[in-house]
Amino acid sequence: MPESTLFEDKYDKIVDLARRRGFFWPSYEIYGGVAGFYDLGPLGTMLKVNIVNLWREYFVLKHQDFVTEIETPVIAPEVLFRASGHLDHFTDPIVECLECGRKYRADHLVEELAGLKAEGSDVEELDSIIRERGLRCPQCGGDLSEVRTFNLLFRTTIGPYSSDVGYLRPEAAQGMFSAFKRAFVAMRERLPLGIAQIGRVARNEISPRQGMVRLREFTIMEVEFFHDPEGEDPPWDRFSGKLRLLPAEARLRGEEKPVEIGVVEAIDEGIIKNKWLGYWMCVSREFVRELGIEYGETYFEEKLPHERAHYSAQTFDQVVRISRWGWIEVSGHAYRTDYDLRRHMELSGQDMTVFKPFKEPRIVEVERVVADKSVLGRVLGPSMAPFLEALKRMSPDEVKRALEGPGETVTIAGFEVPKSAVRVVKEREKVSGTRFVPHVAEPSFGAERLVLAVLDKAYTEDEGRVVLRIPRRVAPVKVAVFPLLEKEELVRVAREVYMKLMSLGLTVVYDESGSIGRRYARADEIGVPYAVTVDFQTLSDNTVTIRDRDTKQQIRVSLGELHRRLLELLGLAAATALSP
RNA sequence: GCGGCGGUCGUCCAGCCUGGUCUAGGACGCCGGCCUUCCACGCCGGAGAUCCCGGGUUCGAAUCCCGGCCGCCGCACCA
Repeated sequence: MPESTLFEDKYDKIVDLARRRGFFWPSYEIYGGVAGFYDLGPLGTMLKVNIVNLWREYFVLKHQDFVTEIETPVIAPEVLFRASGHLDHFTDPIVECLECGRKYRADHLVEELAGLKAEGSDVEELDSIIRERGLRCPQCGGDLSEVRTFNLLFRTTIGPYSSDVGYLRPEAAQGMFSAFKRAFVAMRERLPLGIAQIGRVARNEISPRQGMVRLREFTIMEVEFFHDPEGEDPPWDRFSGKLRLLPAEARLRGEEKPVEIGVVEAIDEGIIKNKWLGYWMCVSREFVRELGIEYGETYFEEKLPHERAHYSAQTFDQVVRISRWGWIEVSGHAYRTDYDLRRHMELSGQDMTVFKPFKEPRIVEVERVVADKSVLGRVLGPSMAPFLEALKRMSPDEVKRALEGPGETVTIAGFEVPKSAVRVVKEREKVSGTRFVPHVAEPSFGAERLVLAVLDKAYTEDEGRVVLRIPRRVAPVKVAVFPLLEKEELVRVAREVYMKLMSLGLTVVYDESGSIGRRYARADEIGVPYAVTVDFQTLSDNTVTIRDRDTKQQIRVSLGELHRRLLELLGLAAATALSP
């Protein structure tokens, strides 16, 4: 029995509310809709903007001493995804039953039916195994089609030539990797360096079905954190503490409950293979908590090797339990090692290494090949250039071996040269550092899933009324302003208050229709944390009431201090600390 | 992609089996009016649906049949 059935299935109610009040709805509805695409409505857009900004606060602003944000295009040339491995790996081999039409992962089918290790085999291998062994559809026994691959990248062309193939990015990461050197120089060549990006990505999912959980296009929030794996420790004084983890080996034992363990301990014990991966998991835990998801409602599940992406040495998914769908992944934490930068070095020919100074310069003895060009020039003439090229590619040991043997001349790399013209010398050299390819730890969030998770956690009912207990910081509308009654003198003051709060930068709604109770209910339903009511007492002493969404408690404050009190209540007071 | 179930005002649902009386009904929500001094009050009125799309059967289709699209569930798939 799935765990999710133990919880009241609020999903339908949330979807209903989302449509009615304008959080989100399926895209292109007038044409029947297209699976995997959702619009965000007025409230959904504001909520998402707030979530995105909170993410930026945690991942960028609180780390702006070493994390910076950039923006790169959604469309990229084919070579980028050849380098990243997505053209080859962001794909699945599929066979189809010609009788019943069922589709199977070809490698899984071969493993299951033939008992062979097939994961990673190419299409031809899988195809021939299926033919040789006469594998058939496990469901109906029908003939199987040829193995083909389905790539989840959306393909397009760049400009008028169909040969200029481009793809919509399935992750923002590759834009950051390909711009690494620029950003690194702009950030004054210091490591560690986090490059953050918030942007749209697209994945051509075969059959997206879980509403806002699985979209073909969504907003991703990622940090590619470039660092030296042997370098300095993360700033544990900023984020640290215990993580709820479900390690892969525990999953293999059949465990389903996460264990709670201090992050530093988890790193020391090798459960988390990279310390920055662990650090950003701590940041993620706090960020998600501020969205209204308590520690006990989220944990990090390590992916098994075959579940991991091709670039990852270790992956944890941060999961959150919501109604209907159970535990859903809201963020992925991948230790990408130096895979991506190395691949981009190979395909672009550009150097992506970073200089790492030693604490003390070292004097080392090195062997170097020295060529006497004045001699060689006379002997080789125009052949000197190719000879020097070939020589450069040889190690000192190889050269030494070539120089052994009798006679005045030797043949090196096919060129006959005088022995005296090539020497291997030992030199003492001062080395102040070394170059290496930075490693990457990547926390990556899907914004729309967070919108859904926030709504799911916030959704409550109180005597048949819906109250969205959205955390104040991310509530789309912060304040509602009402006249107690629709009397001209109350309306006038209430409208003034409304305009004033709006001009001071708060998101505010004004409502005068229906009873005061109905208006509170309408505000509660879209998660407005505070409602300000102008009543008859206001007219005599300039005070109004502030009513709390969650407790229904009211306090009375003067109009003069209303704005400041609201900022305090909303947790935004710090932003105005310097205001008069 | 397969199988099952479904698609009717903004929302939820009735009607469909047994074709006509459906100019498609109700509730909630929305708008207006009256009433109302703090938690969806009451009364009155109004707007709002080419019944998912296309085709077929029929004198006549929301209703029956076929195809498509979309959604949910199961399978499969899923960075």
